[in-house]
Amino acid sequence: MLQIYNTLTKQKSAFTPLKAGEISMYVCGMTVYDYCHIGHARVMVSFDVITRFLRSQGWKVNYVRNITDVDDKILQRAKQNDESMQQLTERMIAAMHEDEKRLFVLPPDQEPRATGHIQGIIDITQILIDKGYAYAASNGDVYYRVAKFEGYGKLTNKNIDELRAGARVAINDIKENPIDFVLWKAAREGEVSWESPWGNGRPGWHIECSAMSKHCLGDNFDIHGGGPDLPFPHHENEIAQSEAANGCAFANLWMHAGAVRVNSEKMSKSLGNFFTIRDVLQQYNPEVVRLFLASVHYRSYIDYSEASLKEAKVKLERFYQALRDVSPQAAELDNKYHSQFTQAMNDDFNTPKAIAVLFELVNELNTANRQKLATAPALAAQLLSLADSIGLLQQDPTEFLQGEAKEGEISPQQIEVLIEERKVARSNKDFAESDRIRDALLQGGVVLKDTREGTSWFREG
RNA sequence: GGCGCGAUGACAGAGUGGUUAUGUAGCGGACUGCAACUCCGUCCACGCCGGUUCGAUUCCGACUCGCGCCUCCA
Repeated sequence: MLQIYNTLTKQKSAFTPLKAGEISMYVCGMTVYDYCHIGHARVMVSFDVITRFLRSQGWKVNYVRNITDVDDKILQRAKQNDESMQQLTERMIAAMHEDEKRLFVLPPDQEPRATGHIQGIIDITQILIDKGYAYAASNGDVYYRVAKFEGYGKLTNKNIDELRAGARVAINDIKENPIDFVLWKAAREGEVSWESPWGNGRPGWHIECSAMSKHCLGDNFDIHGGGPDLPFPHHENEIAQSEAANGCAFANLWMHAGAVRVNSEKMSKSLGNFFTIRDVLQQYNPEVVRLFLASVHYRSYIDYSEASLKEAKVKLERFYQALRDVSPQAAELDNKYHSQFTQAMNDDFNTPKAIAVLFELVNELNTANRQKLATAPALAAQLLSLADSIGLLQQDPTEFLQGEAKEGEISPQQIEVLIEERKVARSNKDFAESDRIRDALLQGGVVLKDTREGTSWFREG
């Protein structure tokens, strides 16, 4: 039975889809004004793991993740770079797709862009005005009348009076109430804009998601997800917009990934302590990053550090070492791993526990390999199949372990030559020479492994 | 101040009302010419104080400490 934690109810409960066997899911994606960082990677990978696993269980998942391609930051950055908004966003979207692909993140089923849904945004805004939930201000902006929406704050336990009292919102005489937020922004000189009943302008930040989710999934859908800083105000505002406009419940279940920290401090754009995905991938195999992210439950914070990345690398080496010496062959197996793995994942996507099960499986596989048991190929196939359901271990073991020679590193051909020389030395019992060669390779990060069948090697991080 | 989350062995990180998490590191063995890989064994634990209970790391309450959101940020 699938159980998921719901931010709205603050508890884990059995998942019930709107349509049997199907799941409609909307996840807030990137605002494309810069390269994606590890925080983005966490959201991408978390929901990728979730989607893959659900599909492996037979769920039909319709996964939508939007792109925000018009907003203040984008306009500002484009101006700084002296390029058009479109040039900037196209460039960043291409980069994002590249990053995702490298991280083995499958594309969502639909990837709507805000600029492609301006009419939908205008339509919702008009409905909200008609129903009294929004008003056009004197300057051409349109605002949401927060106090009018009864359920405001239900996702994050806010109440309107306290929000107003603590209002760190800029005083603005144009608004009826400081906590009202903008649905439509009047065009400013030289900025991109679209025609609307309230004059030329562009969408506010929250309204696009109401429009795109409605278009792709309808008024009411199963799951809405996003990053740790989105519940307030973004998702709270989405609820206010969509439920007021549509007159029905919005998302049934809300999922939020935890934060990525660096040195125990939240990683964020404003603190400037972020690492981009491409930076990290210069140093680590993409799957290392994936395993690092999956090593912690998706709702907990995760600490980014050299040590934790290295640890993920060592873990992967253990997996691939086990897989290198056997040819997987699927066969019936009567063991506990499949059910334990599935149970862990069905329990709010407990990847750390699921991965622990994989390690137990590896242990049995290694023993089977050592003892040349007939079960080894089946165990290997089982490991691959379970790992595949969360997007892990799909690389060729030897390729993973040997890696690509980086700048200045010794090539596979050179390594093979040295291994051959060492073999000769060993057969002559010239262990001094043999050890010299091994030490020299180790200096270059290459570790040798002698087996009855011969010597293999891998690169050490 | 409001809302919410967390505190597990050397480190990372799951989980459970009474029984081994898991990975890395350490220690002792096996394998090896010696190593590496691998296997076997093993040390180290549940912030603090009360309560409930036959029994609590696990449930309840207080406390201490840490963190997130409340403002653009995944």
